[in-house]
Amino acid sequence: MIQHSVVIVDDHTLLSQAIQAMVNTFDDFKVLYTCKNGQELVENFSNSVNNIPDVVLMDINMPIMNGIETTEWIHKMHPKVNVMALSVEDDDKTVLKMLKAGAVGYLLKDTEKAILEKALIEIVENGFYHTKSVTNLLLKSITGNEEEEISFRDKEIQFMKLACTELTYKEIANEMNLSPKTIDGYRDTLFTKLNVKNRVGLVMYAIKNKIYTL
Amino acid sequence: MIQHSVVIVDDHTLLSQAIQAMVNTFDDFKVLYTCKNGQELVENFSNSVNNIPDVVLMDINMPIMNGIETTEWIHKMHPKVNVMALSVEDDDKTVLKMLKAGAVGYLLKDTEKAILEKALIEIVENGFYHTKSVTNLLLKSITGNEEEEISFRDKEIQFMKLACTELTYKEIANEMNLSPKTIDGYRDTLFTKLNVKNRVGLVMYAIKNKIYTL
DNA sequence: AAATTATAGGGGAAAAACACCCTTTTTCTT
DNA sequence: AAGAAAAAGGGTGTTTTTCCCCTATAATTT
Repeated sequence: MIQHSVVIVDDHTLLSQAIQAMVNTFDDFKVLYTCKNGQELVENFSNSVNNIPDVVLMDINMPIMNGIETTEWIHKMHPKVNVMALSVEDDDKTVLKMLKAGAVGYLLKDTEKAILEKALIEIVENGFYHTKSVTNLLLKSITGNEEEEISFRDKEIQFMKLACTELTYKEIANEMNLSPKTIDGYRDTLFTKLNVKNRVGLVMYAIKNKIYTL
Repeated sequence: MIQHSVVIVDDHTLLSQAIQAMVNTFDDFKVLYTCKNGQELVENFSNSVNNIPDVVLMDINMPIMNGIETTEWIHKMHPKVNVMALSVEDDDKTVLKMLKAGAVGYLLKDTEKAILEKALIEIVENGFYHTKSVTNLLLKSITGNEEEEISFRDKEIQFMKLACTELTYKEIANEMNLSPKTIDGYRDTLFTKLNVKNRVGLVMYAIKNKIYTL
């Protein structure tokens, strides 16, 4: 029986080693090696054709060269290699970005061992594996209402950052050299745009979307 | 040879299973079971004495009952159980909090398999394992710059978490089954204690100190 | 047993935040 | 150049938040 080769890319050594141990318990799969980031993978791929696996298990958050960039590179340079994303994040945008970059599967780290094996098998057999939620997301994304993609004006961004401080709106107005009434307007439009009810909601949005960094 | 039992607590199933597989390859250790959060661990511990392991490998960021709370519980209720933190974070405050909660070791997920085994062995033999960086941190923390160390009551913590949502104080009072006036009191004492001027300041404190996790 | 302290709750007023609806000026689009 | 849309500012009224000072138990200390 021919085993399919797997490469794991994750900056957390312990995790990649642990997943390696797990994958090695699957009959049909064998881990070739692990990488700490995309750059390492590129080097390995370039060094020898023997380093090119059938499947890559790819974390998204990595220093130096992240999962999305790396997946794009693989997709362009080695289109036969199947990339499966393995992430803790499941926000729609990230998932879509990975799929757009060429990933043929997307698994949350919060899944069962058996699912991982099933996914690997399906990927080598059919060329893709997608959970129901990812399939739904894909459907949603083609049926028009894809990315609402909220965009902000500079002033709005600036305001949001200041709204994350202990300043009152009056003080924010002063800081931005605008009338408090204008600030009032920014707040109102942002509340509607972001569908939040009060300043705390705004603050949470700003933090979650890294508009305000702690 | 007697194997030492290990319990793994991590909300990411795949990771806990992978680490389980890895730990099971260590001669002297055997994974008893895994938990998705602190609450699950408490239930397991309470169900049977056979569920109480020698060592707990504990992730810090978990929903429902996080690593610090859980470690405190274990330390109080089952002081013989050694807790080792296994985290991606390495900011000083978090590490110190875990150690203060009773953890006898702190490993970053970015470590080698061999180190994990070594750490486990040292923990069962000596009762603790600390990397150089953690030891240095401990030294730093005793030599002087003693932090203010603000303590909170359970209700205050609960209130702070709710204050990070879009609920009004009235709704929070309702949620906590207390009079709005009592909530008023909590807010006032917290404002003084934390030296903040308004709810946004409170929210920021809660987030920075990981009382509220995004 | 007396004193202290933590906890739960209250009254009332001022400040801030929020909602809604409106006007003028600028800027972009066609 | 006309129309649309965005940006800045305004009026008014309601709700929420914030502040300060006060009472009554219950639990702890001393």
